[in-house]
Amino acid sequence: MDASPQFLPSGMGQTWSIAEVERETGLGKDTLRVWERRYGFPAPLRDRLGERAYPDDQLQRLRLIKRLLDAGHRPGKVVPLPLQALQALLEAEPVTRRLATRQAAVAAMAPVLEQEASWIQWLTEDRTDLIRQALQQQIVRQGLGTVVDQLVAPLCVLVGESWMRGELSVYQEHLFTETLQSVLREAIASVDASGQNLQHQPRVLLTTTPNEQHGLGLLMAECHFALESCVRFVLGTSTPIGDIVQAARQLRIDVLALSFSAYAARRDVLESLRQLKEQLPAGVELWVGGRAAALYVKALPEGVTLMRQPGDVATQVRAWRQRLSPRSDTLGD
Amino acid sequence: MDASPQFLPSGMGQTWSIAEVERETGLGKDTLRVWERRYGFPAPLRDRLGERAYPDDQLQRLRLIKRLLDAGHRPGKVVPLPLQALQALLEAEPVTRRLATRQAAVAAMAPVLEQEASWIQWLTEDRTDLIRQALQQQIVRQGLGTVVDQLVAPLCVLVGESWMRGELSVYQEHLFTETLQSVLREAIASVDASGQNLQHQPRVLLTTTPNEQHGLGLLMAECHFALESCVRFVLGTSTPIGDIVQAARQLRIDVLALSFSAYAARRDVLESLRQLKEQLPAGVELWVGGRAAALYVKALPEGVTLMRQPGDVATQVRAWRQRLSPRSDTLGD
DNA sequence: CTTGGCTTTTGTCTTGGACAAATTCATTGT
DNA sequence: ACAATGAATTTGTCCAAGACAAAAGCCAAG
Repeated sequence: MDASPQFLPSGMGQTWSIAEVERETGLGKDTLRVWERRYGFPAPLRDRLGERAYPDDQLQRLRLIKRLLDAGHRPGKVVPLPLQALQALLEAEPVTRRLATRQAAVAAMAPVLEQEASWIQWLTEDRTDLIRQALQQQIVRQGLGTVVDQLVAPLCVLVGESWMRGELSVYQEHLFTETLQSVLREAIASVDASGQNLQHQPRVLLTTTPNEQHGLGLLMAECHFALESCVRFVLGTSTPIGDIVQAARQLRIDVLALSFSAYAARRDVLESLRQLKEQLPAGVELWVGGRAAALYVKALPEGVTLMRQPGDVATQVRAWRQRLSPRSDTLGD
Repeated sequence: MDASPQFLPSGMGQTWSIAEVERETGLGKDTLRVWERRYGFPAPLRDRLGERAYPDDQLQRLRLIKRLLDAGHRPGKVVPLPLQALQALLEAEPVTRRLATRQAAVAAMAPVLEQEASWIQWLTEDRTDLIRQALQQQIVRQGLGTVVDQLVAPLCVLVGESWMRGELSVYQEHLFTETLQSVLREAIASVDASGQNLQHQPRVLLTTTPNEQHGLGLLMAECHFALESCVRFVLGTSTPIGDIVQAARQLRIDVLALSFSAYAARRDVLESLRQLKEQLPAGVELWVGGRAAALYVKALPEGVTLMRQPGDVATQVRAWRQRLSPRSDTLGD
């Protein structure tokens, strides 16, 4: 029923409350207010109550600003910029500026690179069925480990870049994530079904810290852990530190594997690692991976092992096994 | 290195900042401050900077308060209560007070009820392998639809109750969720593999609104949609309203299926539904389910279809088909 | 036993100031 | 030329007390 259009011409003059903007952009209320004071932007209207009412165009501008911040830009430089300038910056943005992984990814991507365009195109056309099919086919051909390292991981980077440039909408990115998750989980299940020896396997706990909602990295890691037939306990995303520690204790974990996405705040990452290092029982190793800038810029706390690619998991597991019983299985590899 | 233990005796005198408490409890900063003013609790210490530092016991008390609030209690009544009283209230809490579903669930649970204790016990012993196995066995015996309705759904309620009483830790609940997810996804995959007719099937979009991180309800719904061989697009959790609308348009969706967990704020639920009703293209149906109290208390906006149990999905899909072509398939049922 | 209106409760928003932690910039020493 | 130290800037989060609308409970009249 479009009975009473006197409020707002439906989708045109819509405005957003500060809470809604926080939800949509991920920028905190306090931050939004202090930017207004300092940089003069955003400059929301006020409703009859005197509360901030952000128009659509300012929300859009804030979205772009958030992307640039995640890419490493500084607030003072980009917040005051007009829409046009922001878009120009985003176009020119290599996205993974500081991440060494990028080169490795591109180098290894050779067999996929030629088709790069078609993956993205499939996404813009919402053909998740084709993506699923192609992935499954590649897994059969090249094996799960190779596909995760040389196809899935680079693909995620690619999608991230396209999304930042605005070539993909949010729902398409969600769709992509779900498809990937579905395919990988299926693959893991079939790896498990073809059960292998369970001798001298590390007991691994996989999860992410609070505020980290992205589970794809975890899933990629799990693929490799599964291939190495480790004993896995998956807690999903966003587990409070205290509960991670408790789980590690009660499940008698050998390795805690964490994943941090590109959107993780530097602060959160380092603080979480610090707390975990302090509270984890001795003997529990801490392995971290993901595209969070914080992992690559500074030196990590002592005793934290960084995996630059999903494939490093396999290497580390073999190293762990060797450490445990230095002689036994030197036959594989 | 445990070099400098002069700060805090490690795990004993630990305190939490207001941001950390917000993260751990889900209670907003503003709320925490206003409770302090009004009810005299919490009464955090102050660090040298004058900032609130919540001791462990107060955090614990806040956790219990949050659970009681989610269960329908009022802040004024429970916030000032001492720890002991809170625990007593939680013991006596039927949890699903106002939810009609409860009776239905318990009634249908007969075949499982007798084993009720063992499921929970498996969880407390971290035997997810047994849970997985038992579920898979039941699916083979009774079929996916029956298991989802009569086993998985009641089990979730049971786990929720046990967790609220403090009989399960957070990590065990995470572990349970992951196990369930893994089993259900596998089941869905095998349903899809045994492909069925795709005539006159609704195109369904499944997701949750912003702030809603729980995807299990969605997965249960997807099971039924899969069994009815609908065309499904899953966006995962927490999709912004605007992007849901865009997806519905571009994917030419017939039905939008949303799930709201017990932890969803009344406010969020009704506001999301209102916005969606306003912005969705005409002809797109809106089906909602889940254990959010807001769905059952008040009358829902016009045009929103409520599913009280996962199984209602199947009924509704058949009704939808009938509406589309009133004659064709009157043979099933 | 329900419906309508009144009262209380409750969460969120407001302003302007403050400060520490992080980052950049400039200067010095090798 | 380059690394390291220290000063200056930037930036996010916190605080206070007040205000108000939406929600929930209450009570009375049909």
